[in-house]
Amino acid sequence: MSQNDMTASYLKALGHPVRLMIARELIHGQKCVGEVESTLNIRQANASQHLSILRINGIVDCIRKGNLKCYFLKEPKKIEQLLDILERYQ
Amino acid sequence: MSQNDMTASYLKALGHPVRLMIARELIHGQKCVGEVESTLNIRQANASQHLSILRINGIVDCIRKGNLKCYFLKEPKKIEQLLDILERYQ
DNA sequence: TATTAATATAAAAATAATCTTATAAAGGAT
DNA sequence: ATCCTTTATAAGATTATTTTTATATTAATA
Repeated sequence: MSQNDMTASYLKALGHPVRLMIARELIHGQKCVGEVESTLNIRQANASQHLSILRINGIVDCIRKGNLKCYFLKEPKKIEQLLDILERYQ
Repeated sequence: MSQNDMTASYLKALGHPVRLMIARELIHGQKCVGEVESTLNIRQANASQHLSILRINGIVDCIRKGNLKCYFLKEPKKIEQLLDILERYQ
């Protein structure tokens, strides 16, 4: 996979309103699937699927905490910088 | 449309290998549709459609030059900064 | 071990994006 | 005006993504 294809895939993963919002939420700290589900008001399966896409693209990772699975941004600074350029650029 | 939705839409527009490559090409200067078509080796209609998506999302704009239509990045620095973070982040 | 809670996965249905082909529009040149 | 070149648009076919529903998995706990 070329660098162009990988970057496009990363952008596409973030380029969905629900997944972008998940990334935003995770800037503030890790969340388990159920928290993502209730914060964004989406179904459990859907939350899990979106998180999976984010994980496959290296945007988040997760750790199990007993019964729960906590997702967190792998590179929170990178996400913050991207959002900064995307939304505060003039 | 919320800021989150607009940002997601912008990311989605860039999150396609052909459109990302077009954006890359335009960093070096404007190109008409035919040049995009031959540089990326895609069909004319396809080039036009991808350019249209980039334009709708505020990534490129164009000017007519006689017979041709030249497309250029609206905010080349912004695109460069994004690519820099996406590809040179450590 | 049976039960419960949390998450993941599978499969189908619904929706959206992409590509192709054909045609239209717009402008220059003859 | 007619023709040629370039670009845009429309419509259909194809493919991909998203959502839903149902079920499986995993781990804790009674």
